[in-house]
Amino acid sequence: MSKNVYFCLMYSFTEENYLKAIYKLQEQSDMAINTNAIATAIQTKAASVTDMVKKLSEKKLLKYEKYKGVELTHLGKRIAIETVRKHRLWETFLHNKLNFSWDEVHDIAEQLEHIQSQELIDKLDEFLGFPSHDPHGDPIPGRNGVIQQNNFILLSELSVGESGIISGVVNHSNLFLQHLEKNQLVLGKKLLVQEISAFDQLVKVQIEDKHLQQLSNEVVRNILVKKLS
Amino acid sequence: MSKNVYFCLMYSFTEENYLKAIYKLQEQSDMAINTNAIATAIQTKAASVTDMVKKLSEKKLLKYEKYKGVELTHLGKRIAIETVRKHRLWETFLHNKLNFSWDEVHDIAEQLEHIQSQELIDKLDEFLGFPSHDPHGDPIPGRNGVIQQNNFILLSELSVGESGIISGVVNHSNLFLQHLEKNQLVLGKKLLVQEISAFDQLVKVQIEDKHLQQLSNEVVRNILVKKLS
DNA sequence: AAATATTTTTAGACTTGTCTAAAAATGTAT
DNA sequence: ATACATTTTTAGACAAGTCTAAAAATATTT
Ligand SMILES: [Mn+2]
Ligand SMILES: [Mn+2]
Ligand SMILES: [Mn+2]
Ligand SMILES: [Mn+2]
Repeated sequence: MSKNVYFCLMYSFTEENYLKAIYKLQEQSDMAINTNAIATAIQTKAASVTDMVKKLSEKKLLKYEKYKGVELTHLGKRIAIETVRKHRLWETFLHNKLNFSWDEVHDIAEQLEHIQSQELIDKLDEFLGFPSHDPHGDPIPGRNGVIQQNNFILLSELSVGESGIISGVVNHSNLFLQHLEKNQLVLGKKLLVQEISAFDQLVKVQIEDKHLQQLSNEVVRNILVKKLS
Repeated sequence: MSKNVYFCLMYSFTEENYLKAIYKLQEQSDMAINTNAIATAIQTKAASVTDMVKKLSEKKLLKYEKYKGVELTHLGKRIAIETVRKHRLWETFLHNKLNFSWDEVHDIAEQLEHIQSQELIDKLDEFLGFPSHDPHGDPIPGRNGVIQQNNFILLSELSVGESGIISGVVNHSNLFLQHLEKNQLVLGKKLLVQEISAFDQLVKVQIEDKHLQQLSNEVVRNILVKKLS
């Protein structure tokens, strides 16, 4: 490439992916992000990461000190968040308009998020009715880069007798998403915790005032709920 | 790149662009396509074209003989048509759903046409109601690669007293499209040729049984109409 | 047919992004 | 403090795609 000329400053497919990965790691760990973590996240080798972070550093997208890891600059964070915004808006489009299931949208959105057009994203946002969350319950950053933080809690944190509405997932793997869908554990469903087994931690929940279901520890630790009063 | 693994055979952004450009040249001229023509179409240099056609030739996407120009193979043509299909479906989406005007859609579709997902295109097609034509009146190839050929004629070919419906454009430049839009000469409008000046070839047309407009030779030679009876 | 002009190809270099293997730095255990 | 282990960086190479300048082939004039 290096050919396509745009009116505004542009970052490559690859640069955006690095920034997004570093941003997500930064959200989790809060410390400087080390080379290996980035390599793992982006499925590449440490040597490649070193090369790339040098370039991103020269472009003022992150601060890099040899052997000390990296930290996004304000600009780098801004680009990362814009990419997340595009990703989640496209996921919402794919799910809400094209009827893809929530486990199918991510891979396609990984491609769509790199389409360069501010106007496209604005119009897509409007077309979707300015959604606040993507199909996995993750908040969609605003045009201004502000992310409305969820106050969801883990389903595993609910006590017996408490109820909540399924509002997100921690694990985003296709396997987990398909499992939830198969068991009708989709966004918006209301759950009431009826019993938590002292022996094996199995959680018995009542779904939407109807049937009961036993949920494994693995499942309840990966579902986010909005607690009801 | 070279990283993204897909389930089916994949062609790069660049390869698709070459195939599409060669396909369009082939449609026009019907002879073997020469290096310079491709270079001009794709806005690159002849030397780059030579390199690329060698690669495409090795991949059996076209037949290439030194100094003799190139010709797409069946496979190459198939990929080119698939890319055109994607391009025109995305243009239709941008126009019909996101309210982009017909002069804004092309550049964004140039990016979107390279998104890799057969299922995405199928679902987009369905979402759009299986459109037969894009916002410029160009036919959208079917899944099977068949293109329904238009039997439109140039507005300049209509005689005095004949009428037609605006159905496409020859010139796709933004300037021309904007000009037409400004003068309400959009797809679907019915025109009646009232007078053709013997002196300067200006064509006086009546638009939708209402107001009259004088159209330059340059304009009438670039509008396609479906002739009425 | 020879001279001239144009087109196409080659040769060699550059950029972006990747890799492996080796070297250097940092961290941990004894 | 020394040895061992891990992480990170460097060095050098590769692939895709592009470029310029020069050489080779083809086309057009005279
Ligand atoms: Mn996703
Ligand atoms: Mn998501
Ligand atoms: Mn177009
Ligand atoms: Mn079009």
